[in-house]
Amino acid sequence: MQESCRESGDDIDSDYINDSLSDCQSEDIGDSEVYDSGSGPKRGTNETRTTKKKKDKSQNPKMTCRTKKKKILKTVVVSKPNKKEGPSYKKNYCLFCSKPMYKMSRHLSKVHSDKAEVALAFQHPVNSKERKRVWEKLIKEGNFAHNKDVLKTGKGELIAQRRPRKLSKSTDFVPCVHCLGLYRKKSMCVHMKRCFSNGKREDISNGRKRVISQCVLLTKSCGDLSEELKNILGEMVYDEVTETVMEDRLILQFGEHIANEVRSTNKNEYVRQQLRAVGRLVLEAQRSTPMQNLEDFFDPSNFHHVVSAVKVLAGYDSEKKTYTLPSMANKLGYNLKKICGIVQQNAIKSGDTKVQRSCKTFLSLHDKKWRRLISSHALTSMKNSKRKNEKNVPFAEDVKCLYYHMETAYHLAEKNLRENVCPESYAALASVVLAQTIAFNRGKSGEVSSITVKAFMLRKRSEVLDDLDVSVSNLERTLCGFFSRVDIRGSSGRIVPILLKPSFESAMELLIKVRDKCGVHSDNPFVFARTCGPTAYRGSDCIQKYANGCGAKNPKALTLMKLRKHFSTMLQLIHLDENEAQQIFGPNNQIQSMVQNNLCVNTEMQSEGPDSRPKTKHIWNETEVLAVEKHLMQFITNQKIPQKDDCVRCLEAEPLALKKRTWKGVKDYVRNRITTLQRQNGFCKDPSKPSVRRRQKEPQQSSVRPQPTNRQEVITEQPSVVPSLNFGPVHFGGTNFVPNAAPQDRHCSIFLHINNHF
DNA sequence: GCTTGCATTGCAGGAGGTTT
DNA sequence: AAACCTCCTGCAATGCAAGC
Repeated sequence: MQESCRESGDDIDSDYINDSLSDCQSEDIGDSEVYDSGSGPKRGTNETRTTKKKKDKSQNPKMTCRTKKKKILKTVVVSKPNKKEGPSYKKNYCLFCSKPMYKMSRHLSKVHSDKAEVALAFQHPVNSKERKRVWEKLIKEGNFAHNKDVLKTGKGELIAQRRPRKLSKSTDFVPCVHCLGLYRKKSMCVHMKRCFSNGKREDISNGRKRVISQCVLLTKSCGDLSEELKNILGEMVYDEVTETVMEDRLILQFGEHIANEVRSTNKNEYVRQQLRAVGRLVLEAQRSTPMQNLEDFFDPSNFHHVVSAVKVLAGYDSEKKTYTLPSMANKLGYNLKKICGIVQQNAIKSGDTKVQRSCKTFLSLHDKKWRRLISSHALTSMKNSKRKNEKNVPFAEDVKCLYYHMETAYHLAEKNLRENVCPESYAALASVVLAQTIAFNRGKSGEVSSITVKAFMLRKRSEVLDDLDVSVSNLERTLCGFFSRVDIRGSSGRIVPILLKPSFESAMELLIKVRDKCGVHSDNPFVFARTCGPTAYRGSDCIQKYANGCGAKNPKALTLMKLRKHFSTMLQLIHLDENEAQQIFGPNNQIQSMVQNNLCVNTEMQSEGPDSRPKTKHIWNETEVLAVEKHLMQFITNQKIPQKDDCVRCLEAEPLALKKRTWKGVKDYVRNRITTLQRQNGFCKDPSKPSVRRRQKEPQQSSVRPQPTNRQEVITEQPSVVPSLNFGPVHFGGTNFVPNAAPQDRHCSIFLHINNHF
């Protein structure tokens, strides 16, 4: 029967929006019935709805669908009990005849007993739980259909599952995706955990806001949307932007278009990002221009409004001719061209020559004017900002710290998970093995994190290397003969191998074995699946996590991008143990001596590695609080959260008092103080209010440790930076290195030497 | 009930491949 | 070579649960 609920949801009209609620569950089942004459609104036919829509538009052409809907949202309220008039019984609307009834079960039994859905109730004894559930389901479906009409026409009141004590806004309510009952957004998660229509307890670990998105999606006309796009929309956090995306048919069509076009490993994330960017532009246009929906953008007379909205959104400074968000301006330009193409195609299909002409003119204007008005300044802004960003190349010593830290963390996480299967141990092992696998595979982050269980099971080990991608290095081709690999198709369609060391394989097997017990969703196809949600862990996040905790002198420079650029081969070689090095490179190779030296360092690090630190909370002592207040008190009093730079400046000003704190810790502390202040002042942030974050362009982050200004001082694998790869004197992290220097420094030279061969 | 800090997610920017 | 475009990464905001 749940199936039928969903089917009925598929053809829901786009103008339906969720609402209301009361505090008494529908209890009229089986009681004496009071027939109502049916003063409430009747559901109209599709024909009448269409006619009305056309009529409205013709009467007031400036009134677009969206403005009309906003008006409706303002007027629609949720019915509440009227206590002045004595006990007020809740009316429900009949699914079959749309009449409001106090006693639905009696009405259904008497008037609609011929319906199969009603006959189902008769199979169960009177007053039985099963029979009551059939009635409840029919009542909810009837109310759902009624609510849909109320929201479309703006007439009548919504029927919530539990009536609110006072009239409430329709936008505070959504229907449950399972039972269709109308619940307050705030209560939806609680309801979902108990909803018996769901069959099993709902997993809301995806996040409450995402649950709301799924519910809201149910209220939209998404019958013609692909399952793929529905999934993408359902995973979006519900806010003002998501609402705009869901309401605009053209944005949705654009979503379908890019979902079909893109072949990215994390396609859903990409599609969501593009949809949100366009959604934000439409919102900005609604705020600052007469345009109300995306289709209005392609009316040539609105071109200057489009330019204006893009400029506002991308933070254009007309005096300096610069953007705070230049990439946003560029991306929107590309997207608008694509969307215009979609509108043009639609017009060709429907034979609308006027719209075809408009699109043609828009595209022509775009070609002629966009560069001058938008993209030239945006590109200049981006180039300037790039030039300002000084290169912060990681030190070789820090790369080694990262490797040893990951090794330590891996052994600990594997031991923990084998001894105690729990989501926390699973997450720890998944993230460290993912980080290690990425490091061993020259930073192929996207490819590694999207390895599926199926692909892992099909891993192979053979020296036959057909159709390898040109990006596969000679070293990797050699390693393919020694390690198992998962073959994936690169962008060129040729094979890119993901090499797996035996330790990675055993860890991945363990992860797959325990994933069910650790709460990984059965539909999640990834080996490195998160314990919540349908996605995999992100490689860059995992690398960053271990880079921050490895004790490196300059952890900020240990980013995936920079590691890939400067140290990919070193990371690949450092992962080889003595036996592997001997097998691959033969006896008495330089790698072997390097490995022996590494083991010494490894032992040292295990005894004082960051993981041995207890993970406890540090209460803010008086000295720390005073130090923060001294520099950031104005943020607390103004209730403004400081930026990273503010916190870093505070740390630099109070190095002793705040030696145990990070800039994030300082920021969290100030935020918590502000939260406390707001609570004390009785300020309550409306959780339903969407948060529109407008990030200002961050100035260049100050470095905790001064970096060499001369790039020649930093050893990297880039031939341009290190012209000679022989054992001449070079610098590691600012220290001189000569061939007989400390062993750990020497490794790097060996890496470079080997790198030269491969 | 409040504090603290980790995990997740949105978004801007950049890398690098492709097309013009 | 420049412009265009896709995809990925790094960072910050936010949510939320553990710890106090």
